[in-house]
Amino acid sequence: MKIYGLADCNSFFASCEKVFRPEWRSRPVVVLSNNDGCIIARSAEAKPLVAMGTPYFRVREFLARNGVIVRSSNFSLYGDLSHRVMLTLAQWTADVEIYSIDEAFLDLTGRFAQPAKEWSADDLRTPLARLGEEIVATVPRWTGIPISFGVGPTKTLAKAANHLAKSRPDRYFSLMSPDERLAALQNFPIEEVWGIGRRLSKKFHRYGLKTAADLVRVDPKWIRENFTIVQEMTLRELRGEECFPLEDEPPTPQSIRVSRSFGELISSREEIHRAIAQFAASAAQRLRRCRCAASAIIVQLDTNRFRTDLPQSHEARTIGFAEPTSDTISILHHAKFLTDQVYQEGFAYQRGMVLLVGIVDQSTERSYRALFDTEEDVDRRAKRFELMRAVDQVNRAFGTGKIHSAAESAARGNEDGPSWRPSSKFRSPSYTTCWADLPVVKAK
DNA sequence: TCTGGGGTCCTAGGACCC
DNA sequence: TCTGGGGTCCTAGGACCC
Repeated sequence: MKIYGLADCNSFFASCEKVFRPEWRSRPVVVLSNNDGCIIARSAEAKPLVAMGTPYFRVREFLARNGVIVRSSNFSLYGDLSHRVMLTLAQWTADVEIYSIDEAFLDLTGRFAQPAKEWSADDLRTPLARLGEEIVATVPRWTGIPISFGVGPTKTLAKAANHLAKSRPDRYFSLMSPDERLAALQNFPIEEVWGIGRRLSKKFHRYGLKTAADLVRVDPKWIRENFTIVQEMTLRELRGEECFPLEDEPPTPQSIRVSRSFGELISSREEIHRAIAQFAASAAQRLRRCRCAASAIIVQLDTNRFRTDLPQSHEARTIGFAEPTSDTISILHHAKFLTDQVYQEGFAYQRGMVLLVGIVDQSTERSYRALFDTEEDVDRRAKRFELMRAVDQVNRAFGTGKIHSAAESAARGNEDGPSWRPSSKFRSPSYTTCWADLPVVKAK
């Protein structure tokens, strides 16, 4: 029997915004999506006031009247605080799976498996609760971010336990013992089970399955026939049978996507080229960060689907590289070619996308080169590789975009930047990742 | 005026191969 | 008149997650 913990940061983005603004501690805070479009995070105080995903423009006045603090999203801040939380969690076990920016699974089995003793659920209860209490207390003390902690013999049960922990004052809940499980799953709506979303829960409801306990009683074979193998595994996990193991090593990604709404609708070919060049450069940089190379690139341009009064277009084109690459210059070249194919006069574009696919790790890329490269090729590529590494290092040290290609350069030198840059009017300082934004303590 | 971004996996059906 | 069987690969569509 395994012991899985799931640590989940409470209202993560909103909590990050509060870390350096203690005067906001008990105030409602919401965080907006890119381009200040929708509400994507709410502090506990803000949850009763506004629904997730609400377009900001519809509730702007209402939020102002109710004293809600509104922030643009600031991913360099959230990413850095997430990293601190993950490092803290690694205090208790090296077996950590970072599941998302604000969640991690911990395999705690090793902390309890002593050779002389088989732990029963009862033996486990008290020491496990003590450990949970310690984790829930330590993470906010070290990072400023409050968390909830759920425990179970499978990841799906740890997820469910975490869900239950959120509504408890101690922010801890365990589903380790079969008895606890039976009672808790009885009142656990099926749509809250990890892996069962809106559509599937409707389908389950049609068969009269409304709670996790209902699902557990069903024959897995029947689920397999009427749903898919994924739902069968979910059922088995709810029974305590492990189907989704801890994934310690992050796998090579299948695709890398940079897609963004523009600050305003764009019709100019030049502006589109600059925006796509910037997306492509940023995708290439992410590719290098995970030591990967891509085999093909897709560029897509979309008009605003809400503007039914305007002509619509959602064109995409793909092109393969001659060989897998992570070279910004080559990727930009192909992106430019595709942009010219996709772009059409007379449309007002609202968003653009660059997608890199056919991703392989660099060792695969190198073995491919070894097959076909001449000596000059090897030399040329080595230089290019060093150039990219130097660019990445400079940008890491002095800020994203310090060195960039001419293709990305903004023609408009006004202080808002180019017209495609999404607006973020309520952005907090990047307190922990930018020297200029470092908080300053002044002596009296 | 204003509506996010970035991923994964499974299945069914068609093309193609021997 | 009769018209196999088994496999792989690709794609589109649908579902999920945060």
